[in-house]
Amino acid sequence: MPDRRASRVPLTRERVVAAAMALADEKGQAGASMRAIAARLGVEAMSLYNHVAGRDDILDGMVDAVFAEIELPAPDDADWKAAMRDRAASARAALRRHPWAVGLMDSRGHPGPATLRHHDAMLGALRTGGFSIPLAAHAVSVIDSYLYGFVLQELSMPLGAAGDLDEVAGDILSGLPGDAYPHLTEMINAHIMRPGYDYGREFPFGLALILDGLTPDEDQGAPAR
Amino acid sequence: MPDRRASRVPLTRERVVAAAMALADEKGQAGASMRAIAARLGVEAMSLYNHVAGRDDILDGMVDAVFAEIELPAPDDADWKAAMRDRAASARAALRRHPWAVGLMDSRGHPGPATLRHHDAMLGALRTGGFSIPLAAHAVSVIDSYLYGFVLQELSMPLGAAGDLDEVAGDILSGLPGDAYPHLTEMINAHIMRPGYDYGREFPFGLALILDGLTPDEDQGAPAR
DNA sequence: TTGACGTACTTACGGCGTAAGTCTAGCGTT
DNA sequence: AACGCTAGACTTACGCCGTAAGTACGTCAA
Repeated sequence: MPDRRASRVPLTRERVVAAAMALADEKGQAGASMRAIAARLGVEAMSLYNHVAGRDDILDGMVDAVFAEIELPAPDDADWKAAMRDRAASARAALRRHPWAVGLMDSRGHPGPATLRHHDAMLGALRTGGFSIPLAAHAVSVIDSYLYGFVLQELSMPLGAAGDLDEVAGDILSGLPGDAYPHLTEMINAHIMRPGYDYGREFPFGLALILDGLTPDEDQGAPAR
Repeated sequence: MPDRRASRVPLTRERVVAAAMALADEKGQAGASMRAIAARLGVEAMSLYNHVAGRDDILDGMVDAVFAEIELPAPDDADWKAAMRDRAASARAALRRHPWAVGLMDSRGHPGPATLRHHDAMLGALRTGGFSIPLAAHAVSVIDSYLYGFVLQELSMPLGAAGDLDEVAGDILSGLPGDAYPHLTEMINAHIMRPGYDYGREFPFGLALILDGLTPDEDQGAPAR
């Protein structure tokens, strides 16, 4: 008979973090309790502590693993805008794949190696594109703020487009005297409840607006070519 | 003698939510447990359930209360940019005053009346400023994404500027071969660790960039004046 | 006076993170 | 071969958590 769980493979911090991520993806962050993570690995809760400092350490690892999933901007891409666009799309996809990640990002002050590598690559791409140090700092701040904030809003929406929005719309339109919230009502009726509406399509608009507002302030790629 | 707690004032949903907010401000969101909230009101935990559906209901109320603290953009302000700037500053202040709010915004699908009023006022200010419905939708999306994302990043930073950043900088510069993260190192040394650096100052830059990228696409204030 | 209702109460359950201590299989040394 | 050490998984227990269920009591209407 095989042993009850393939405990041939050794428990490691990586395996613990991976199990926690899978669990969080399936049942939400709260579903990834120490006991549940351990059970998924065929082990008891306290055994995790031999490889991990505690729950917070696992959470840190999860956030870093999400950063590791994001495609880095190519450091020698002559077209910095395209690099920023691709990287933003990849980051948004990763954050949607792991919806708990955005909520974990505050409260977590210990960036892991993948996080650091990621930010280094961002700065590298911008510097190569001709951004001075202060302007690169500005650029990273705007771009990432927009990215995180957009995903945050996107995730706080219900699903697809209609469905639950109907419900909210109903709450808004009903019961109240005349219409409180006239502009909101107008927006919902004339725009959001339209058949093809999808909030996700707003993403490229805002990103393009931001990227078009940024202009390199140094010669293009000093050492490049 | 006075009764042990001024239980003269009746318990209400509002008082419960207010107590929860005060507690969360002081000890973090996790510190605002049902038992702790009740204790602060001189009452037992289960008594809260006579006024509130459960913990989630309290959380919903807290988020709505934060929106209520944000100054609404004046609906007849001829200068829509100024209105957006003022409102963004007020919102950022509120979100910093209640650092748990951003983290609560995802996962919370039931907007309260203050939240609805807030969004209605935003749309109203933009419509008056000459934005069409679709463009107003775009504008709200970019502006609020930037706002929430910025605060999220701001809060995930340690405190002031130096202090804990030193520690992270140490982690980056030490131990590793040569310099991994060369651009990050450069950024830290040449920019972030400079005496007067304060991440919060990045906020106006990004906001101005976004606002300057938005242009009304209709006649100014159709009914106004 | 009596009943109903609203409100606060006590008790209890299962689950949480983790401190503390125990058991055992495998290893390096003698 | 025998020993002792150690790493890693284990059991137990503590004080929290949110909340289901049931109880006690003060107020007000009939």
